[in-house]
Amino acid sequence: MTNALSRSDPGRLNAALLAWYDRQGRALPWRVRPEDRARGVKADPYAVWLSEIMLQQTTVPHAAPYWHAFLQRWPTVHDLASAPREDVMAAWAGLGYYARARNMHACARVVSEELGGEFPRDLDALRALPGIGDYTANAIRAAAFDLPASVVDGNVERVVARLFRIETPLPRAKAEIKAAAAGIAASGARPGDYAQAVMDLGATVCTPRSPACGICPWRSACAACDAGAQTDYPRKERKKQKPVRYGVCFHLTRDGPGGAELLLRRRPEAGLLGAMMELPGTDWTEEAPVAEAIAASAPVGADWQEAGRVRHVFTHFRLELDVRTARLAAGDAGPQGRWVSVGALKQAGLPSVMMKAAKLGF
DNA sequence: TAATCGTGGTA
DNA sequence: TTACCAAGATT
Repeated sequence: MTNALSRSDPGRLNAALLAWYDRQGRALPWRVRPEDRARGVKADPYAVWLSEIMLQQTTVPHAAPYWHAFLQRWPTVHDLASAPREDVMAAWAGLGYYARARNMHACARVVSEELGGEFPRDLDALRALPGIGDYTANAIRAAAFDLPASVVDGNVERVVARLFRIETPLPRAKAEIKAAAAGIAASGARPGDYAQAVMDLGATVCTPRSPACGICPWRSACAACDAGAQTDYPRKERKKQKPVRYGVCFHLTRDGPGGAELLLRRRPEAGLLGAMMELPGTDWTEEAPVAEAIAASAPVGADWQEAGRVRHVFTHFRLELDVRTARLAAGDAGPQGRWVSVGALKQAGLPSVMMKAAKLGF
């Protein structure tokens, strides 16, 4: 039991990690732990799928409230499938990567209408569904069905790159890492628990900046730790620095029957913030828009006042968004459009950048 | 293969 | 402030 592990012995690595998971693994809202299973609790594939979609590139604390809210509002895949898409998008607002929400809704409709509400167990059948790629298909197989799978997320990439001290930088090393990860995953029983365990190890012990190697169940097998170079792995290519884009948006309010209202519009279907609500405004360009372009983008001719500037960071550029505000005179209905009660702005489903702009206008 | 696609937390 | 990071998928 105290014998040193070897990274060329996948069976013992697998067993050691499972033993660690039984003691130290996290309890997460969507997770069925071994002791839960012993009490007869079974995973709900719909709830598992929902969690995996929300957790793509997203932290547990950020995703968790959304997961609870979605399950409460739409308890089954049929409920979600029959919900209006604008309701789903609004409920997703603030989580980011909005293509996930569009794909999630499309996936729910396929599962509800074509698959009788049952998620597939087959890897290729899962991967064929919208929003489900290689990682998520394996994660659903493992967490929902306890079927053989190899999950490789950012956590696992880090753990495996350190264990084998892989010199190839990401993302080129993905194939090599996947192969190594699959070898260990396939070398034991309890595939569902193993998948959770290897991700937990990366999330709580083998962390990016300050790994807790002293308590790691794989310490005695880890090549990077032997070299005292844990945080040098995984190797990564340098990232490009983000360009800046500039834009102007318009915060127009009027007096409605139930109080003040704000003018919004829906963004185009695809692309950045696709299908989400926004304040009307100019395009976001590398050069600040000129006066003519700004005037042409205003929803109405008015005495626009400068309300301030929103700075927001997207995945591949930074945005500096000037907010201009105006209030229509009493009795002036203003332009056609989606007027939203200011008192219910949170339910309007604004993405974070637009919520910042909306607040700045008051 | 490389770009695109959010957000909030942390060092 | 800047840079990095978090249960990736799609085109």
